Amino acid sequence: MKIISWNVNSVRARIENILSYVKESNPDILFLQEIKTQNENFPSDSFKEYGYNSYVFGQKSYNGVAFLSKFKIENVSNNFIKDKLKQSRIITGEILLNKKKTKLINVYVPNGNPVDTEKYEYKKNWLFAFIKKIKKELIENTNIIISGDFNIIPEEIDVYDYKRYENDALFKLEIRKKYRELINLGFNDIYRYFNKSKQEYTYWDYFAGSWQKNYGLRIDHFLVSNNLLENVKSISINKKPRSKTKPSDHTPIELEIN
DNA sequence: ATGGCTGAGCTACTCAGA
Repeated sequence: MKIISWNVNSVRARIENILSYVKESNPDILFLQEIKTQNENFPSDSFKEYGYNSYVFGQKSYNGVAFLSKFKIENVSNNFIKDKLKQSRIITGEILLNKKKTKLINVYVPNGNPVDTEKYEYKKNWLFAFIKKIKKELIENTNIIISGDFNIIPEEIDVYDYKRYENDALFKLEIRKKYRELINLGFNDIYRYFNKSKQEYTYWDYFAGSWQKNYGLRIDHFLVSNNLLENVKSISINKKPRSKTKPSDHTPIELEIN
């Protein structure tokens, strides 16, 4: 089973890039973030032509998450946590993975900048509520895959110049501690599990030639619960979509799991 | 280097992103 996560920065502005990538990479399930559109304007018909069902939690202009899947995803839900600002940031569902009922959690974590504003408080509160809910979830089901745009740089190795990010909402220690707290509940950052010292990124700014200079961040992650760790075959960051014309500022991360 | 791009909504400009 191939599961891919990608922050596409608008599904409609990016539709041609997404379709050609889907055709090339052939995922079983694709987690999308920042679709930036309401459900009724999501291009479900285009994806249907390529053999995918769409499960959408949209919002006008901002945020929005969705699953594309070759097969049916069960118990799809848009209310994993109570979002105080009612932003569309989490969609969940269930599939059978190696005969185990497995929960899929697709997230778009708030950015949190600037740090001296209510946006940063929102990010902290959001993470607090999310972790609390994951704890609860683990009591019922220990097979969980969380993936998406976490807007968290886990460690110094995960950014081109960590000193520039020390006071940034993506790298502040109290945010990284939240990420560690989540992992310590019983998850693995799969990219780092397979690549102990490799320096790769999933995001590059649009401006100032960040892509050309490889000034990037690793902020898109796959967290797989301990129970499923032995099922994981591979993980890779596919940089090709970021090099195309009219790219998203994020690039996909691809998981192979039995 | 707190914004030098980019997108949405809208049709002039603001808000948001990370």
